[in-house]
Amino acid sequence: MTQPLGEAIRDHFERRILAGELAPGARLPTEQEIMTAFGCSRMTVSKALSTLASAGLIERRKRAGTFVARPRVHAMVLEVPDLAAQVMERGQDYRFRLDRREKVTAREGHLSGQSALHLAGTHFADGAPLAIEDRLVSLAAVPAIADADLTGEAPGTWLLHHIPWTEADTRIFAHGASAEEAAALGLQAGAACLCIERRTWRGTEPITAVRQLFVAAGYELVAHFGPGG
Amino acid sequence: MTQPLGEAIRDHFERRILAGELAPGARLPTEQEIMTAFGCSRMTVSKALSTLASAGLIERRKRAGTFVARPRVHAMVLEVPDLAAQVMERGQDYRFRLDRREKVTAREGHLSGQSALHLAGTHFADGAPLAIEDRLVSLAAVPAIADADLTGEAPGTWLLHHIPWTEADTRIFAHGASAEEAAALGLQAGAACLCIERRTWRGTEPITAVRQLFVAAGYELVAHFGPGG
DNA sequence: CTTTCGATTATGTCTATACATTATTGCTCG
DNA sequence: CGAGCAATAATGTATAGACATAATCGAAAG
Repeated sequence: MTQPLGEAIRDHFERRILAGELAPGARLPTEQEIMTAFGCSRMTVSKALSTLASAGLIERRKRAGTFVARPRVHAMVLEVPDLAAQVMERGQDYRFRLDRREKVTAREGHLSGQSALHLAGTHFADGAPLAIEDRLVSLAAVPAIADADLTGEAPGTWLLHHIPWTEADTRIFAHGASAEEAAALGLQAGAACLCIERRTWRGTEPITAVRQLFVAAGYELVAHFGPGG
Repeated sequence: MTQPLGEAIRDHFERRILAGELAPGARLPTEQEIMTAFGCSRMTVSKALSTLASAGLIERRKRAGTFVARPRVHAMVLEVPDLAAQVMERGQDYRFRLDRREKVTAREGHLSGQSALHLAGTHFADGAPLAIEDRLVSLAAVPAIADADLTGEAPGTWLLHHIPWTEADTRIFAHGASAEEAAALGLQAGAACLCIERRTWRGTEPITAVRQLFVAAGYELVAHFGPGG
C-alpha cells in the first residue's frame, strides 16, 4: 500500500495550495530542492509538477521557477447527460415523440449549405411535456440516420450511440415561450423556459445543431468545480 | 523548429482518433511498437500516452494494452468569468450598486448556522439592469469582507481577488420573475430570467452562497467541449 | 467442465544522466 | 547612464535500464 512517490509529491503541494498555505503567486521550491527533500530523482519531481501544471494549479516558468497559479476565470464541469437517462434517474417515465422529419438544405449555422435532416420532437416526463427540440443532422456526416427509426428514441440518444462527437459548443439562456412553443409545452405564452443551443462536430466536420426548450419547473443544469472533478 | 518527439506522438494519435480512423474501443500499438516506430525510448512514449489518457482520449489497461476511450459525453467545460470583465469585454459600461448589507445568521444552505454577511445588489450594463444578486458570505471564512468597500465593486469580484474558492456547485435554471424581481430588473412580472445559484467552498469550509437573476435578453452562458479547450 | 493458480505481457513508476531551452541577472562597453 | 550581450539558473525533453503491478491467458488440478 505504498503510495507512488510522484503522487506523494503531487498531494503534498496540492494540499498546501488548497489549504491556502501556499498563496497564489507564491514560489515553490526548485525541482532540485524538492528532489532532495523527497529523496527522489528530478524526473519524478518534474513529472509530478507537470501534472499539477496541466491541472492549472501551478505555473512553471523557465529560469524563474514554479509558482502557485493565480486563479483567473474558473472553468467548471457541466454535466450533460443523456436526457432520457436523466429523467429515468429521477424515477420518472420518459418518452419521446417525433413531430417532424424532413430532408432540407441548411440555411444557417455551422451546417449552412449542407444537406441535412430536420427533426422536431417533444420530450415527455411522466406524460407531461418536458422539452421541445428542433434539430438539424448533417446527412453527409451521418448518412445512417436516414434509415434510423426515431419515432421512439430521441435523436440525441440515437446520435450518442452511433456517432459520438468530439467537439461541441453550448449556449444556455432563458427564453420567454412564444405562443406556439407555449402550446407545445402546455404553458402560457411568455412563460420562462430554459433554452439550450448546441452545435457539435466530429473533428472539423459538423454533425448536428439542436435547440432544446425546457419547461422551467422541470429542468435544471448542474455544474461542478473542484479537485475531485 | 523541430517539434518535441513526445508531442509528435501525441499529435499523431490525437489526429487519428479525432478523424475517426481509430474508432472508440480500438486498440493502439503497444508502447514497444510505438517506441520502435518513432525511434525513441519507452519513457517518451509512455509520457505521451499518459497525457492523452489524462485528457480522456485513450484508456490504458495493464496487460491488455491501450485503447481509444469511448467518448464521455457528459462533461463540458463551462467558463465562469467575472461578470464585470464579461460586460466590459462586450464594450459595455459596467456598474454595480449595493442595495443591502447586513450581518445575519444563515438559516439554510451550506452556510446554515454560521454568522454571515448578507449582501444584495444590482449589476448594470450600459445603465440598464442586467442582473440582481443575493449573497451570503461567511464571516468566519472571510473576516476581511466586514471592512471591504463593496459599494462599487461587486462582491463576486472582490471575493475572486481576495479568497479564491477551490470547490463550487452551480445550478442553472429558468425562472419567471416575481413582481418584486421584475421591478428591480425593469421587466414585467413573469418575464423569463436565467437564474444561477452557486455555492462555493475553500477546501471544506463554506465561503459564499449566491443567487443571481439575469435579464434573459442580456445574458447567456457558453460551454465548450473539445480537445481545443 | 469448472476452478485455481502460475506464467506472461503489457502498462506504471523510478533512477541517473545528458543536453536543450529560455528568461533573468548582471557585467561590460559605448 | 543605458544598451547590449554573455553567464547562469531554472525548467523542458529525452534516454536506457530496472523493477513493480496488474490483468489476462493457459495449463493443471479437482
